[in-house]
Parts: sequence; structure tokens; C-alpha cells
Amino acid sequence: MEFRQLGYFVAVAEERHFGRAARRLYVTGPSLSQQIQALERDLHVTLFERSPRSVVLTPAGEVLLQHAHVLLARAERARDEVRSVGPL
Amino acid sequence: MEFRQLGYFVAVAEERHFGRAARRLYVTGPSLSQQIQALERDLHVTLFERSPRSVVLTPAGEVLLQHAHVLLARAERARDEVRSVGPL
DNA sequence: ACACGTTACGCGGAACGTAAGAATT
DNA sequence: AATTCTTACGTTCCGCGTAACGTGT
Repeated sequence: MEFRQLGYFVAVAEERHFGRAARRLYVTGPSLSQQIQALERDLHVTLFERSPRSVVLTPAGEVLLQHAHVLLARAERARDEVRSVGPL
Repeated sequence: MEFRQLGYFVAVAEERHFGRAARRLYVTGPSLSQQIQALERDLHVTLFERSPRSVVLTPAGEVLLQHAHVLLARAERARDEVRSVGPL
């Protein structure tokens, strides 16, 4: 589970569409698909129910989405606070 | 800033010694040193005052240490909760 | 048949280990 | 001089993009 993967995951969850999420993230569809799969493999969980017509979160996906938002926000905050201490 | 780097950082902070931290992490000294440097470059901050005799946290390092603990714990919790929803 | 997600595959960059170098005490 | 961190360098692994393929409607 990496920060980049969490960002990818949130994008797909919000767009409910790999293609749109990929464009929004400035990556290609395959790259995005692979990273989501890597995340699913890592967590031993399926995060989305895919079909050419719809992409919806599984229950596990819903749970991860909550945590992903918190983690990404907290990471951002960590960066800011660390840097605000002083450039050195 | 990646989770692996945060783990490395916490180990060095706790050991106050690159060599011991490296052994504890099952990586070599140089790899650890490089990753800490990469993290420092990424954050534009110096995290440790190094000398052959002592390795101590800078103020910025102290701040990061707090956040690192929270982030790693929260990530661990996310894993657990996601997996507890169901293997699928 | 079309739209969309997934494999297949080759490339470039990042992480690691071994070996050699610098620095403080 | 010894211990410890760092730089140099070659190798391996991982993420990415292009192209080809599968799948459901």
C-alpha cells in the first residue's frame, strides 16, 4: 500500500470510471489498472466491481476510501508542518 | 514521501544509529542512508544531525517523527479494517 | 459492434548490495 | 587508527506507456 496507489484509488472511486480517472491523474488506463490491482493484491481484497458499464466500490472499497482520505490529508499536513519548522 | 521511507526514518530515529537501524530493518547501511537522503530531499529538510559519534533528530525531524508514528499506525489500522470486511 | 478494462511486453528510473572513500574522535 | 556514515557503481525490480486482447451490452 503506497501513497500513490491511494491517490489512484480515490480518483477511480470518485469517478467510478477508470478512463476518466486515468485522464485526471495524467496516467494511462493500463498503468492505473495495474496499480489498483497491485493494491488489491497487497490488501488481499477486491476494491471495485468492474464491468464495461459500471465501476462500483465493494464494501471493502468503501472502508478503504474513508481511510485513504484521512491518510492522504494527514500526509499532506505532515509535509506542511515539517517544512514550516525550517528549511534546514 | 513513502511509507517505506517513514518506516526507515522511525527506525533511525529510535536507534539514533544508522548501522543498528539498518540491521533491524534487514537492509544495508548505504541503502538506508540513501533512502533517508531521498526523504530529506523530498521534504526539503534535514532530518538528522549526523556524525560518526552521534545521530540526533533536528527540530524538523522531531515533528516528522510524530506524524510518522500516526501515519504508520493509521495505515496499519486501515489494512486491518479493510481486510476484516471480507476477503473478497 | 462498441466502449471499457485488462494482459503482454519493452523501456527507464528507483532501490538495493558490494566495494571504496571521507570524516570525526 | 577505528568506527560510522556516505559516495560510486552495477544489478534487479517496479511503474509506466504502446499495442494487442478479452468481455459485457
